[in-house]
Amino acid sequence: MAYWLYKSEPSAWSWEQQKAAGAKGTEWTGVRNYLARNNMRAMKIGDKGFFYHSNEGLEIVGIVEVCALSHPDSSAKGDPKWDCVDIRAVMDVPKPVTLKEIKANSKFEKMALVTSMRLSVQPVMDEEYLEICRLGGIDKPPRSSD
DNA sequence: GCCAACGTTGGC
DNA sequence: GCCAACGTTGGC
Repeated sequence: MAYWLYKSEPSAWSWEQQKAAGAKGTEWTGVRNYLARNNMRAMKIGDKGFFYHSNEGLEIVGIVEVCALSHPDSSAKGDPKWDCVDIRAVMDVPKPVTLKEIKANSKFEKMALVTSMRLSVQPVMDEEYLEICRLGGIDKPPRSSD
């Protein structure tokens, strides 16, 4: 069971656009960082994750899930170094959880969002996932492949 | 818009 | 293989 967090600048690709992409989902292209890529390679179908708005908003706005395993990133022009998964929107976070709240909460002091500020695709611990869902007003958090 | 953090590149 | 220079990310 694993959870993840995906960062996106809303001016480049927003949660609204992700939702509009529907159940088919979209390729999470453009990641050019080895750690982030390795995280995507480790993902399984149905793994849940947060959709985070960087630069503007600075908050977790939605929950997504992996709907295709990692495959060559079509935006990488055949460069075999870069892979990505497909993700699709699962649900809104009714009360978006802000970076400020996360930083102010000692439960999240080890969270990658705090410790590895610049990593664009990062792992989320089970406890962190559940706590953020609670803060976000989600009664029954969708779980990764049970 | 600034700048700190940090990943990547390239000269040696 | 080291490390300085450079580029990018992303919070503020």
